[in-house]
Amino acid sequence: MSASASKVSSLSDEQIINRWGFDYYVFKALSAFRDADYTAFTHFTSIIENLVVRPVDGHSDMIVKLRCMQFLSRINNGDKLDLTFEEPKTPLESAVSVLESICRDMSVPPREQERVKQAIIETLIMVCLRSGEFTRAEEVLLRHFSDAEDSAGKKKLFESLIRRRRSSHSVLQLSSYADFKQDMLDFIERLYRVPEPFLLQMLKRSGHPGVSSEPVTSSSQDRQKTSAAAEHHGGVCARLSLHSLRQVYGVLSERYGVSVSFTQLQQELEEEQEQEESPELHLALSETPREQPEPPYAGMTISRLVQEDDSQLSAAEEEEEETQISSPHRIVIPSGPDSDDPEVRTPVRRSDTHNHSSECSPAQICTPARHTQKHNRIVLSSDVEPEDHATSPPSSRRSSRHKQQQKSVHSAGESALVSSPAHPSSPASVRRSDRDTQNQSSESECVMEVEDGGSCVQHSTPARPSATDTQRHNRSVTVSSESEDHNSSPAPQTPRRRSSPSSGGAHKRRRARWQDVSGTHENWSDEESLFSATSGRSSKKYSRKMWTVQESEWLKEGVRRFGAGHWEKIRSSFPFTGRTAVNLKDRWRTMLKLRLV
DNA sequence: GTAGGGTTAGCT
DNA sequence: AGCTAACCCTAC
Repeated sequence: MSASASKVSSLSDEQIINRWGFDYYVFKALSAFRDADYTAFTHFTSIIENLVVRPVDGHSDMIVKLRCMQFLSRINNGDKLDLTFEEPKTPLESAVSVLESICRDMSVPPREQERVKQAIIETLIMVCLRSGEFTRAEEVLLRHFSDAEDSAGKKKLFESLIRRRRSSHSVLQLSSYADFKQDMLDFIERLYRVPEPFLLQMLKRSGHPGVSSEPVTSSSQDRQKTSAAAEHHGGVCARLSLHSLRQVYGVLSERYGVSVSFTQLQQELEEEQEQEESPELHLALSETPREQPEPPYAGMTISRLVQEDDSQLSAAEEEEEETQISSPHRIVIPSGPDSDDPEVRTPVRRSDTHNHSSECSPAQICTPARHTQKHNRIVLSSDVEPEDHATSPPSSRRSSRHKQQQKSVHSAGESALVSSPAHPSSPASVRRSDRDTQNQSSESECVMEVEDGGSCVQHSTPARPSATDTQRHNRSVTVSSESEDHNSSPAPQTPRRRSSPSSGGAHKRRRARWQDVSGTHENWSDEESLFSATSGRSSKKYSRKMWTVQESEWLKEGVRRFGAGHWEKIRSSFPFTGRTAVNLKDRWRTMLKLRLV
């Protein structure tokens, strides 16, 4: 079996199709942005955001695309100073962070990077000035403004405007924010030209009116293109063709008494193909073994990260994990067609199984659909051990835990599903508490595999075949709910156990896992979001950033793949943001201590 | 870049 | 006050 076929076989249909959908919506989002239809852009990013919490075929260019979406989302909301993607930064400050990531990953010329950064900063200052936020404008000016000589004039002007508290000036009227947005889009498009998505290609080929006026041809070039696209997008086309061929061949050979088996025929074709080096045959019958390295994991998904056995687990721990998984407190929700995929094991508290919504606070600020997703992911990651439920805790404890569970819905990486800066006033959007921000946040993720050396890029990326391998993306959301009393009542934690470290190991582990999920710490708000922002800013200068479940899972997966100690490699292989290699190392140490791994 | 001890923030 | 996860510092 070739690496290609191997990869394909390891992917579920959902992963592949989600990938197609992802590519399509990224394409559409960019188109919308280009057309200045920012509402549509926000809708598309919202779809993408929701899509990537599902298993998806993590292709190398996916991170690039996500970064671009991340960047443009921040740009799109950059004139809304009360939004934050990454506290305490303004959207445009976050855009600078994303820009740095993009530049790091995609080898952008330093001058271009500086130009874009400067454009963002200048725009941010102008936005601040127009809004009368002079202090913030000054902060930005001091912290970020270029010291280059050619910027000196502007700097002086801004200083002057700030000093004089002037929110109107001809300079401020010169450039519109819309122009700035388009300038940033140009930058992105120069950097990375998103190829036409596979779904659109297929639609065109189907002759669907309105998609393309181009005639659908069956030229070898066209077929080749389609095959290449299919291969690039998961190899399904080749597989399906082969499968269909087999079936048809089987029927026909029986009917006509052909004694040559399909496999034999295939081998002959391959031999011919080798002799003729026909690319079409290559693609059409690509089950031929190829000397390609097996991708470490082709379709890494969030859920797989959570569920996959950790190869580093000791046998005993594996057994323990096994026990947990098969515990009666877990139910298995088939993930659609590939229900054999162990991705969506969803442990549910027995007392709550009657109704998912019972776990959600009335203050739930997510839409029902999002709610469900969040819920699934939360439990999926929570790893609550059976005895937590079985040992029927005192009612106060139960209540406390219940609260935690409610909180968990708002945190623990459960994604940016909760807010959308495009709808700051919508009920489903994040609202900022009037109190000091003690939001909970979560980091949601799209996990993708980009192996060093590009070994996973077996389906070459047309637009950027040699793209930097370690690209990262991040998505998270800061969640705040007025009805969640985060501030006046500190997040309830599992009641403390005063047991010795040795005897309390299980408790500790349980508690830690629960904490991981439930976001009992108030400072889960410093995380950045992929596309969504929260309104409001934290007044805190610094706060600890608790590790989300997803980050921990990335770490586990990273250690599984690269081994403990390769923190920098792990860091760069997953979309961590705001985490250093040392942070990873420390977290791993903590996880070991808590026997989370 | 990593390991490991020390420090601190944020909690009960 | 005590605990602990996250963070910091420093040697290698």
